[in-house]
Amino acid sequence: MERRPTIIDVARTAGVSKSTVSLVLRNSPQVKEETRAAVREAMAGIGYVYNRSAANMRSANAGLIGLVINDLRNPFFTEFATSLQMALSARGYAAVVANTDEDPALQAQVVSAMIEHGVSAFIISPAYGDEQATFGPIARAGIPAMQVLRMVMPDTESFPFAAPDYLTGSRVATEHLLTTGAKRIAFVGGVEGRAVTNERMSGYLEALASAGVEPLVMSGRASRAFGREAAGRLAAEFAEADAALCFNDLVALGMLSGCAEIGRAVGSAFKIVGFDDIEDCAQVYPTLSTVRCDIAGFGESMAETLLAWLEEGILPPERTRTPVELIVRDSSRAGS
Amino acid sequence: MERRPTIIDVARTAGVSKSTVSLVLRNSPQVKEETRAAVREAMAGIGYVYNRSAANMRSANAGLIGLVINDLRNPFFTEFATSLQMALSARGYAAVVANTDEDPALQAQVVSAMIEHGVSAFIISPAYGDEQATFGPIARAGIPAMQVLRMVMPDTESFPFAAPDYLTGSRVATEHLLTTGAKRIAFVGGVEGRAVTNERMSGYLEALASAGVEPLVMSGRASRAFGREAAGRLAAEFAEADAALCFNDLVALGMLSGCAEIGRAVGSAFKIVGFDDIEDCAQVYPTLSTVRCDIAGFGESMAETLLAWLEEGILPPERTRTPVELIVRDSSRAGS
DNA sequence: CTGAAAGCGCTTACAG
DNA sequence: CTGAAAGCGCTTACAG
Repeated sequence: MERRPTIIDVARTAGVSKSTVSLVLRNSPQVKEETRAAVREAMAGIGYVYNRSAANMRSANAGLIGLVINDLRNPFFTEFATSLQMALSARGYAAVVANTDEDPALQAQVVSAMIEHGVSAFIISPAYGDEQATFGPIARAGIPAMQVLRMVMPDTESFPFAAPDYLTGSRVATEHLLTTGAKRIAFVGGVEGRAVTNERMSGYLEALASAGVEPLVMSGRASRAFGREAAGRLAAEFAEADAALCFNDLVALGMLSGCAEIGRAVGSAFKIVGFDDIEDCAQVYPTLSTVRCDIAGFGESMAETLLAWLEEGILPPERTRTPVELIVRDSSRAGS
Repeated sequence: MERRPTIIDVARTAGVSKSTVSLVLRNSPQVKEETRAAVREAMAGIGYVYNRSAANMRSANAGLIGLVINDLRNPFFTEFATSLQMALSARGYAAVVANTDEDPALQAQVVSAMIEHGVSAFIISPAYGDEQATFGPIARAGIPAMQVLRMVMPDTESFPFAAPDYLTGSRVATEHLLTTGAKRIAFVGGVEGRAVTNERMSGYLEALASAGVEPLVMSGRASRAFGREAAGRLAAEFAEADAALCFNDLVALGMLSGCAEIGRAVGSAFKIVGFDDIEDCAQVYPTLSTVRCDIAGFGESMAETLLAWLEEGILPPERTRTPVELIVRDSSRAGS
């Protein structure tokens, strides 16, 4: 618990001035190779560790990125946050992360705390509600911030938005279900009125409209529990439904369990397609067809985009849509 | 993008000295109520935000906690990390979090980065291997650190350890399976030789020894994929097995899928008990019996323990075991 | 109860 | 290529 060594200690042991040590720390090319080696040796010798907070007081970039997520326990968001964090880490940044549990007040609070901690930029998958309380302080502090996965601020000039192309995904999935011979396709799950729900539903509505088929929407929470319950309700109230496009994989996995429970065979008589392609999809029985958003790749690309903004001033496009891909598995196999 | 206001600006607008502003910031009781109000008003007026890095340079506590997790995509660890982070946040701390993907080298790297960032304490669910590279620098920096969920450093005086009481959990679960009439119980999943595996297996071995029954161990990765495959292998190679205690819920859920795939009914002819009680257990069909570790509560209690150490110097016990509870569901119902 | 001064560990011009 | 000085925004004794 000694006082930690500083650049002054390093300078003394290496026999140079502290400015020189600072230059070595920042890999300046203007230090002689020999001197550089001596300094590094001194650092190792006395166990010097760089103090970023101190450095941050003079220059700007603290190397801290704030990662604020509406529902971190949901595997979809976990995957996103984890790949983003790892990509940042590989680039020398650390991530301060917070789960907001869909609570706008909590979100505003953690964002303020992160501003105090001096984060250099934000990636926010926002909760719905009271957007000003969160984005106001960020704007005032002049900190770059991207909204991802959900757009809550229309001002995408200040807060660029990026998300997978949900609309196309749901259209392609619906067309696929029609191709397999499904006559009555339900859209199951997703809280009514939310932007994400609307988007993931709109491709479905488009595809059905083109085919001249009536939609059948069963809104609800994006959870396994809802999916499970929905399987029963759908069978009871809309017996004619022979397929379901689910808001996300959790709902779809829940429906799979629900169908098992009521003895409904999935794949032949009843087809299910999920959304996101979380890991479980390939592991359940029957395996689950889904729309892959490559959320890990999305997280990595967000890290790139943000750092390009931060380091090189390359402003992200106002609205980015990343491609998605339909993955056909046993839950909606054409022949079966 | 203006220069952000400092306490000097606040002092000027409030007509006091900057020391007074500092006292107000730290809620010192020695400032007159009137002055305090004036200062707060000035802060709000000019949009002052506290700069913790600067504060940290003089005093100690940065209010940053490092949270280092071996497998953040695993729902068990996600739940732990999320509840811990939220508890810290509620107490005014921010969490810098990193996933190490079971890579000791990556772990050493992120830990060093966090030390540079000045984290005040660590909670580490460590990867196996090269422990010195991670814990050496922490010890040298004199930063409080707890190892949780897995013990990799025997020196628990320096690095206190805490985890749920796995041994009791697996013993109780095994006794339960014996009670339901199971004659041949397999232990499925868990990488051979690891401390966690040994612990989760030891209660099983104890219970079987007491009952005079032979163990049947099928080691492997702690994943759904392994569980699914194991279901088939178990049926093929050890047809007499009529129950399985799984290393964790992922393996158990995988076995559930695997049993569905090979047409083996779970609950009656074949019983399954998982470990951890992740959310899915209550949602799948049949619902999964499991050993609940209350990992959310565990996360919260770790936050308390760590902050008590940090703020009040209360050293955690060297080794803590938190209670677990058997949750019986349909996958191992006695009567069925 | 409030003010003036020093210092935390760095970086940044500016000299040499 | 290297050194001496000032300053980042706070807190901490120390006076008053």
